[in-house]
Amino acid sequence: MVEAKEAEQFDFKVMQEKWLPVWEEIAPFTARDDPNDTRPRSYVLDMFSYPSGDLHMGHAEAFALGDVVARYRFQQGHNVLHPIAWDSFGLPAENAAIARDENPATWTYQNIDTQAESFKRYAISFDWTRRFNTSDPEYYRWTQALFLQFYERGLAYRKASSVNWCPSCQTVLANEQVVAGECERCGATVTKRELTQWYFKITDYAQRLLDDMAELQGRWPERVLTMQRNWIGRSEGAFVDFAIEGRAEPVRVFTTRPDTLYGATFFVIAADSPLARELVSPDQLSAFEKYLDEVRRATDIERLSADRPKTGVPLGRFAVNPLTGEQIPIWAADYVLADYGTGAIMAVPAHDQRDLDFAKAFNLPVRKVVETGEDDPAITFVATTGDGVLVNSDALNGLSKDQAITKAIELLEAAGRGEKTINYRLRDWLLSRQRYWGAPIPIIHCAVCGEVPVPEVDLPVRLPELKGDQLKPKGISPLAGATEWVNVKCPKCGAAAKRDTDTMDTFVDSSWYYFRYCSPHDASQAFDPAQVRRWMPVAQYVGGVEHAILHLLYSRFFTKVLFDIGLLEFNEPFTALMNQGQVILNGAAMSKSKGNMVDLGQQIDEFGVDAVRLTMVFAGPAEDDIDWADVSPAGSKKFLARVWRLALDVQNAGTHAAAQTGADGDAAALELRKATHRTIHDATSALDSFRFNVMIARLMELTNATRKAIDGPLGSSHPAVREAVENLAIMLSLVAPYTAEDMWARLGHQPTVALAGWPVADATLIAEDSVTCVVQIAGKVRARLEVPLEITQDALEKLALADPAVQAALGGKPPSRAVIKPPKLVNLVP
RNA sequence: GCCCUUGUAGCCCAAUUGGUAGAGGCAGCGGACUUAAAAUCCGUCGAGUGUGGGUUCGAGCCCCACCGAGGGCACCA
Repeated sequence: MVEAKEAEQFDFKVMQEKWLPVWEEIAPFTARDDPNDTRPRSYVLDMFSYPSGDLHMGHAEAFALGDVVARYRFQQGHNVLHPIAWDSFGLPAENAAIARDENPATWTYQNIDTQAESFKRYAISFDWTRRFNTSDPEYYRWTQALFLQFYERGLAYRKASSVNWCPSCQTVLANEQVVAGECERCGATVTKRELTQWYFKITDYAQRLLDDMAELQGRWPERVLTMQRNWIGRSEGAFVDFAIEGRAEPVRVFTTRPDTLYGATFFVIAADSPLARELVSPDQLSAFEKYLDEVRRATDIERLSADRPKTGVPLGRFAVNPLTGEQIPIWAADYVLADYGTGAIMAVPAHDQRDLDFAKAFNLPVRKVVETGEDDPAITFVATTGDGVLVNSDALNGLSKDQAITKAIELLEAAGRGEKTINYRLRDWLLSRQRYWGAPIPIIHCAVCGEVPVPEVDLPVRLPELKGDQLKPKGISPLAGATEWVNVKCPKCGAAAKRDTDTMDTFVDSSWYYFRYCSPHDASQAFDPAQVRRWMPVAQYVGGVEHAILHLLYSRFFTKVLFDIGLLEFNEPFTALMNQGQVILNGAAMSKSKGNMVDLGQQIDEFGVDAVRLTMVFAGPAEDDIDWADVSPAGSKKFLARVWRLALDVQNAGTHAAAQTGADGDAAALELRKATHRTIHDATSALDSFRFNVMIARLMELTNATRKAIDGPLGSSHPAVREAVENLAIMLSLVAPYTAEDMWARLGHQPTVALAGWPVADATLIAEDSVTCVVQIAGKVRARLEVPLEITQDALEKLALADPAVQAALGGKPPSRAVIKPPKLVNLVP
């Protein structure tokens, strides 16, 4: 007998150290741009990383899941583009730089190096040749070039408006970055300021953003589509022009209920709109000013609270109903929003609760024009909004709501006093920021020429080297203090001029990074359209749902603009989207302030990369949150050790007892082979439907079956055992690459198992020749029969009725009804 | 307040889409190994699917109501 070597132990640290350099050497995940490469192309994209520090548990989950998708496609023989880059502009770097008296680049690029090393150790199948950072001048040069393309097409413009201001970040914010009245980033209460700012004209694309969701249906999570739909907020209605006494131009309102025009008893203008100031009569001026002051002081949070009493002030002017000639008083109020519709409304208190609340507060008349059969709103103070018959409405009387809407629009259009229209809740994207660490807006302001784009040859407009206190937020951009940088000659006329001192929202950077991956080193253009055509659109995008109406909406907008420019042949950048959940602890989001952080590095040190990845994937459906208290990385590690020992046994087969032969061994071998191929089949279909946790469960099953076979009749040298273990290694490689690679080597193969090729199940080994048929009496299982797959209905019924247990249950009487579903089920009703 | 999703062993989760409720894991229990413990290995217990109705030969799955959880929207005219 051969002396058994001391048994090798599963040691993830040894494996990590052994295989990482090997993979670095062979770089198996480099995408090939070669147009003659005939493999199918797959672009698998993870939302790129913000370099806030080292990777954390959230990264570990998102990238583990994305990596399963990418590695699966590698195994399927695709030419996979699976890149990574860094979204490296942004506020945290700037704040760190102020605290550390540095330039933000120092902190940023240190963190990027740290994250890159961690990604490598975490064994994500990235193409490392394509990395870049949005804060590199080689990148933001093209961010600026794209901005100028938008500018030239009238899609980037400046306007003065009341904007969201974050007093903590000391900068303006886009609407998308204000969540329930608070800054999306820091949580401070957002206030309003009147400022001139840069915007992207995303509203021009509202309808297309809505329409093109049809092709995302079923491939994007439904809730993301719903959120975008709500955000865009399309509503159909009409513009109605109200003449104003003493003003040449009428004032236009938007309404979804032109049918209720006869019920308009007053008129309301947003208090903070310029129109209110214009229309206020001299004797109401001081009351108006006082009110406007109050409104300005109110935060959005106060404004948004639903049960807040209505406030307002009369302007001492009157508007004229275009259909009736009736004069109605004009009020200023803050329940009408300056930047939705036209900032003015006709108030129909009988059929709109907000108007009714206002009418009640100021004792204004309520006139019912739709008889819905409900109680009179003038008495109940409950507005009626349903369908009914029009009353008190002259030409509309007797019509239904829909008929009246159509008719009212006809009347208005005939009179030249209005028209049918569609209004959107979506506002233009405010893109300028009063901060340093972003892409400078490549515009020069000249007293003579006005806004002048920086000529393409002068791009990039590089950030001047500022640091520490120079970056302190002052309400204007720190760039304004960089005098040498700011003062330039006008590119057009040569006169003294100044650079625009704002930088772009970092969401501009991330709106096109996925194009850059297709030709990351192109020095002559933002991206090479030919390469983009080959790789895009993205086959699978993976990232968090928190970007549902930020990054994802902006990226869709960018793609449509670039399509219109003629650079693309598709309208939607991301064919399919998967939202992973969050990693939480004890039911709550991890946060430093709560002190419930789980440290990724510590988890990896304790359990190994593979066990952490496996835990992430096995915890449940990909889109569900993972409560780290509910899962067991130790259990994952135990499983990995179990699988790994299978390969160890096969490797050491020579020192073990030879496989048994004979009938027992043959039957056991066939059983194991069936289990192997059943697993291949089931794991494949689980993967195809993104049920990664189920795939793992199947691998565990096969692991258990293989262990039994080795310890039982087959031993470790039987070909059926080798087949099982080899397939386990390949399938496991999607989730536990180190363990799988080590197994693969022990089975006598060269690296890398990641490209071994996805196995195909042998159909003949999956097909069962018999199946257990359940016989129910009145729905209760009374017998089980082993029957051939192809059994006929008649034969099955006879067989079932002949069963003694069935006969006993039926008491000898024939069933009144028999439901026969061959081959699996018989249900007899006595 | 409105809309969407969801509820299966103590816990995390499966269930071929209307046909035997259980695949996998965690925890528990028993055993093996150990001087002992940990680790490891083997074995094992475990719910009738949130509640109440309905459709059906048959419901975890479909319909209605209610309860709980999560999410979105919330003065958008």
